[in-house]
Formats: sequence, C-alpha cells, structure tokens
Amino acid sequence: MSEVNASNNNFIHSIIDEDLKNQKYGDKILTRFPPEPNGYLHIGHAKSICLNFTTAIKYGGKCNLRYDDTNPEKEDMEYVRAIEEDVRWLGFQWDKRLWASDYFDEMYDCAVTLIKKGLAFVCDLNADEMREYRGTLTEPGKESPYRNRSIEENLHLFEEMKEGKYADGEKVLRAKIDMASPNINMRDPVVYRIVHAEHHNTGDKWCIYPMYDYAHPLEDAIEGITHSICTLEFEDHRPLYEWFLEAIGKWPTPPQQIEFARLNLTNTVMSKRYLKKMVEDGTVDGWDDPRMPTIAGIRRRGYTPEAVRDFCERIGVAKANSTVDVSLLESCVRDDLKLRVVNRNVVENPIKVVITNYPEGMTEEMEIENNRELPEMGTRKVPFSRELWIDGDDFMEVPARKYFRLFPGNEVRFRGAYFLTCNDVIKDEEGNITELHCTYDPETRSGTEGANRKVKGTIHWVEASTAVKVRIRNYDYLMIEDENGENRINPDSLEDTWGYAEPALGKAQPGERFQFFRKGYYITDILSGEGVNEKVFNKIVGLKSGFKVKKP
RNA sequence: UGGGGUAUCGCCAAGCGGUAAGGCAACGGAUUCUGAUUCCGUCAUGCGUAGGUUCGAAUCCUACUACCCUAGCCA
Repeated sequence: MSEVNASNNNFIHSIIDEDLKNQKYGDKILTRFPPEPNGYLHIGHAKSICLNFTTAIKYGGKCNLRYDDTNPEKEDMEYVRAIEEDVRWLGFQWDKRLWASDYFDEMYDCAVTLIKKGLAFVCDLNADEMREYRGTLTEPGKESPYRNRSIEENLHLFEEMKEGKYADGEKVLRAKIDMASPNINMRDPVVYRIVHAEHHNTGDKWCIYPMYDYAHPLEDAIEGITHSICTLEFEDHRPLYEWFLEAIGKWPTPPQQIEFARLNLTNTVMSKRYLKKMVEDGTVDGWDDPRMPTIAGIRRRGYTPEAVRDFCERIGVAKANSTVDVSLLESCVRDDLKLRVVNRNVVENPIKVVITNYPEGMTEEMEIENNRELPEMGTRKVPFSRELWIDGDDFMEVPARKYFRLFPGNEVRFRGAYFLTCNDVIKDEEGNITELHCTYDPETRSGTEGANRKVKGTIHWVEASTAVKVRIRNYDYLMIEDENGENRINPDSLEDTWGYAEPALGKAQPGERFQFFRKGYYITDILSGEGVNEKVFNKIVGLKSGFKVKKP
C-alpha cells in the first residue's frame, strides 16, 4: 500500500492534526469503512474508501472494514464478497474485518445499562402512533404514555423482547432524551426494534436488532475508532451519537464523528436503490455491467485502480454539496492509461484500400513503436501488402475545410509504412464505396530518407489478409441529462461497431488494455475468448478529438 | 415553519486579517510518422447580497438571500 498517495491535505486532516497536538487519542489513528452489505459499491463509495484508508496511511494508522449488518432484512452475503473484492482492487488493505453483529451481545448489555440508568424505556406505541407523538419540524413532540415505566418493568419487558415474546413492531426500546428537542433525532429515538428474521451472521440468535443511531457509535467505540468519517446527512445525528456514548459512559475519549459531502457525478446516478432496480429489471446486464458506476462496472470497463484513486485525490474533500464533471474522471483514466498501454492498429467502419502499383503477392514487415511516449516499450513488426483497411473516419470523398487525411487526389502518410495517394473511389451500383485505389511512393518507406518529407496527414491501417475481425462496444453514458436537468437512461448507451485489427490482437487476453491513436482506449472484453471467433473490445474513454470545423 | 449545514471562475477546490493556489473544461500558439500525446500561454480588481469594523477583509461583526439535510421500528 506504500504506493498510495496520501500527501494531500483537507479539512479532516486539520481536525486530526489538532487532535494529535492535544494528544486527544495519543498518537493512535484508527478509521473505518463501514458499508452495509445491501448492494455493490459504486464510485461514490470509492471516495469514502480512499478517504478513510489514505487518512489512516497518512498518519501511520489503520483502517478497519466493518459491515454495518444491523438490518437482517436487507443484507446478503453476495455483497460481502463483492465489497471485499472492490476494496482490494482499489489497492487497500484493511486492518481488521469486522461485523457489527459481532457486537450484538455487548450492545445488548449497554442497552440494559441505559435502562438501569433510567435513560431508556420499552414503548408499546405502534409506528403510526409514534409518528404522531414525535411532533413535526416546528412543533414539539409528546411524551409516550409508556415513558415512565419503572426500571424493573423495562428490564423485564426488554428481556421478553429479546426472548421473542412479542411480534414484529409490538414493542421497541427507546432512549429517554427530550421530546421537545428541536433536533428530531433526540426525541426519544428507537434503540432496538423487533425483527423475527434470519441474520446471515447470527442466525436466529436474535429477534431484536439495534438501530443505526445506537449501533454505530458503539461499534466505533468498541473498536477504538478515533475518527468516524461519514457523509453530511449524519450531521444531525452527531448529538445522538455523542449522547449514547456519554450516557453509557464506558469510553473516556469517544470517537469523533466528522462529516463530508458525498460524491455526485454528472451523467451518473449514484443511488443504490436505482442501481439495484436497473439490475433487477434488466436495464443492464448486472452490477458489473461496464455502463454501471459501480466499482465492479468501471473495473470491467477498463478503468484502473490508480486512476480511480487519483480521481479521489483530485476532487478533494469538503462540506459543500457538489457535482463533479465526469470529464475529470476520464482525464484521470487517460493520464494513467497513456503511460501503461501499447498503441495498436485497429480500424472501425473500415474502408478497403488497394495499392495499384504495389506488387501482388508481396508482403513487407513494418516496424512500429509500441508507445510513442515510452520508447522503452519497444517496437513490433506488422505486415504490409497490396490490400489494406483504413478507418472510416480517415477518408472523405468530399473533404471538409481543413481536413487533411485521405481524400481523392491527396497524399498522406500510412504510419510506419509509405506515402499513399488516393486516385480512384470505387463504388457499387448503389453508390456505396467499396474500395479506394491508391498508389504508393516506394521512396518514402518509414525510416528512410524519403520518409522525411513533410505531409499533412498521417493515418493508421491494417493489412487485409492477416487482419483480425473485431467487434467494438462503445459504451456511452448510461445516464444522460435531459432538458430539465434530470438524469435519464440513455437509449443509445450501448452501440456496437465492427472493424479490423492487426494480427497481434488475435491473441489479446481478456482484460488486456491498449490504445489506438486518435480513437480512444480499449479493453479486451472479459467475456470474449472462448467460443467467440471475433475479438470483442470495450471502449474505455473517448479522446474527444478529430478535426473540428471552425466557425468563420 | 423548528433545527443542522453550505455559498470562492463553466465544474471541483485551496485560502484561517496582509492584498485570490491548483486540477478539469474551454480558448490561443509551438512541436508531432496519426488533429492524439507533449509543451507554452490566456482564463475571478473578484470570493451569495447589503452594510459595518480595520491602514488593510474571501477571511472579523450585523442583517439578509439561495441551496442542501432533517418528522423510517433504513443505513
């Protein structure tokens, strides 16, 4: 984990610096990433993961992975497996892997302590009644008629709740705080509710489960977490977080809760509920569909953990609600990929080129650099002959202004090979272009004197007889912004094109990343290979390049 | 309508009383065997608004305004 960059500063570091100065927790720093295993992690979680882990790393501390599994009705072990894979993929190592449910015994004991201190009571109000008694944002609530039960009675009733004498919803344990508090969270909040459900970890041992507001501070305190970093919506819950720890009184220096703004991305829906719906109704192939903003999805799309971590550094951490433009994420991916990837020749929407003055049956080996920015990546040989494929974008029968790739009468460089001039455009009876007849200049072979001549355009190509047929999946944004600024499913989010690749790509392994010039970055699809004759590539990010027609 | 937050360039974001960092995007220009990459340059007399304090204010004070969160036996 040493390669993880933890040098940036943010307001959370200022708080920790202050605590360190005052020796609030001595020199110890312990954070935690506490997901509820009820769905896959997405890029928003990546921000939280990076924040918690890099903060710990920066201060020589540790970070725990803890499942907040206090609601047996929503959680699933499939998600646990996925969460761990994602955290590891991001490059982080947790210190301890824990379950909130491991603390159920201690939490129960603490609830008993609360009752004994007269700070909690068993309430028989049902959900609707409790809502009525709670009051509103502007009006204080009313005290429950069960609020003044004796400690003995509460102890007895809570014990019975635990033993399963009551049905779901029949009774709850509540903290006794202040029904008139302007902070609704403090109006005698529920501490334990009855849920007769099988829990993935504790089985049927319990039929009462602690609420988040009660469980979370205890989990943090029991583990010795020093800084409990969470999102903004929990700001109002902080007084309650502190109240429980103070009321129980077991921890002299309770953890400090710190809130930050969650990540929002343009053209991206981050709601777990919505993502789950798209998986369930078949809008996407699964949680790891490359169009999904899940970590599993962007991994399949070809993003690298380094790029995601860099992104999380670059967006910063603050308390203002914000929406980061996806172009920043794409920039991080491009920055990372361009230094680790081989440039390959691939053409989309191909057009056949026949070199009329090139000897039939002859083949030459042309040497091409693997990565122009990184000479140490070496060169490779690709075949060249009389018949080639070029990219559909690299020819215009009627050139636009300032277009300097191939068009009738124009000479361009075929990268790593010769200069070619287009002489004839051959069409079928329907007027579709079937091939271009060109002539080459034998004096311009790459690497020789003649190749030093300046020419405006350079294009890439693939030798026709050895070309590998490829299918290219252009994943566009799954979500787009409509005229009202709302995110909608993009009906064109998945678009296939096809083309040809240089022979070496026939051996491309699933997951192998490469680039082709001016077109973008690609990854060999994880699903390609077996039983698939042609190769399948996922497009990673567009380069937003090409020639632009300038306005006069 | 109570309480809790937040407002600095198109999008993020530093700044913590001494005269507005950085990144993304955009736009110029240079180099280029791919219009990519790389490289240079431009981009807030201005910090939600209005007052005030001060030699000096994005930073302190006052009053407004806008937006976000909050009335689950979810987390």
